Amino acid sequence: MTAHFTPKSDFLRVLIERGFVHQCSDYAGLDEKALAGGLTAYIGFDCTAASLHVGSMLPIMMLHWLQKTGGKPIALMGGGTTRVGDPSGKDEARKLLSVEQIEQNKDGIRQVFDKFLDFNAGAIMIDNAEWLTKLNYIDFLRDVGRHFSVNRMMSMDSVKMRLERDQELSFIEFNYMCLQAYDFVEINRRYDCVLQMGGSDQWGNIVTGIDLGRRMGAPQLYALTAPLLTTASGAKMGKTAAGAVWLNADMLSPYDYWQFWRNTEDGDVARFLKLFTLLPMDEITRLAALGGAEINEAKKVLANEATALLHGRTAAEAAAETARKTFEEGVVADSLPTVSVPASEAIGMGVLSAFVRAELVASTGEARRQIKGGGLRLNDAAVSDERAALSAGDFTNGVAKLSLGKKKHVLLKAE
RNA sequence: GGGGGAAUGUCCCGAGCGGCAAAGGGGGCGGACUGUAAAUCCGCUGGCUAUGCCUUCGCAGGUUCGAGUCCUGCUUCCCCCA
Repeated sequence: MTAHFTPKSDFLRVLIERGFVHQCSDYAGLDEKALAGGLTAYIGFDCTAASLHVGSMLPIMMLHWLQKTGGKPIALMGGGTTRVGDPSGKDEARKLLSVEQIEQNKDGIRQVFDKFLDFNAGAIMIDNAEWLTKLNYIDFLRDVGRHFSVNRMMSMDSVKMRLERDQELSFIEFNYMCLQAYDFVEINRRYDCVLQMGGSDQWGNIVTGIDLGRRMGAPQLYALTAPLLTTASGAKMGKTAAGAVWLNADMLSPYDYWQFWRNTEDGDVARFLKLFTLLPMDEITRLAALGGAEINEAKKVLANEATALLHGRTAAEAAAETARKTFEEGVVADSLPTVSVPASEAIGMGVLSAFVRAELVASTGEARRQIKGGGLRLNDAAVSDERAALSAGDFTNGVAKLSLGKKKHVLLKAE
């Protein structure tokens, strides 16, 4: 798809060579726009949670590169569309979030953008609630609705597939598409933005926006989508034992974030280095060439770089150091995640409740099962008796190390 | 409007003659093997103050010693006819 196109602009060149591009509505046209300088592009983000997760890193990095290559990135918060609720997740009986909740989520998400975009140098963050909530149904239909070609929308893959399979396609879903399309035109009008980027699943929505733009007399608009990210073994990115890999530090510690990248599959290392770090390409090529156990070095670099981007260099180094002590020396690093418990409670506490307290397991029942499977360890010794209790001797300097499996460790601190 | 079908372990799919904490997958977690990888093999995958107790099969009632299973009403979804 991109094989025979040689971009002249830095923007497209970087994105293509680093593997960000899946589809583009018009490579040559967009290349020219980018070359002319000052290219403005936006990506929409949902406000359904208080933090974004790694799945959103890809689009965020695209905006980052846009700014780095001289463009102007816009992060669009779906404050308005979130109020409608994206129906694509189907029967998920999506709960409607309150407006305050959405505002809170926006704040949480903003923290992340601050790290990747320079809002003092042209990057902006906007919220489609600003215009969407003011729409009047009749006016909208007359001014905008008449430009939507249902024929065209019917021919889109997402819609066609639903119809062919006799699957439900609700009216609200159809409208969601229209709102997103309208966003594009509105943002173009307000900010002279001609490019919308997003995941490959957004292709249909983005193209609908381009189409609407043409009909409403907007300048030529462009679409650029990123590939859907899956790991080499086909699983979707971003989910892990403890749930989603959140970007906010208060929802997932920098150490755990570092671990997430450290545990990357071999087959993903090169791809991830290109997508999630800013390392120069020749450096990545060198790292990717490492084979066998040496590839672990590349994984450490990946973890360091990715963590540094999000949580800062200091936090990344601390995480790396903690990991080195824990895994390579088997020493108890005092920077492992820590849970404090009053000393009076800690001494004599049953092992089961201790692991629950440390949030390594969800229930005493699970703790019991893990013990049976040999998965729980106290100070690196397997726990075999579920009725054992913590004694003063288990605490060194007031700290006991609890482990689930080989990778998850928590320090229980008696205070 | 008429007729037919469906809803199951709160991750998903999915079996279930009236005795069910409920088959089987996928996914996830743990163990072995490794390189904190992949592949492979094995175990686990409702809760608890635990030889017992409690809560689960769309919702609400009913029949029964006993109901995911039978009956009635309701909700939601799908299909066919109009």
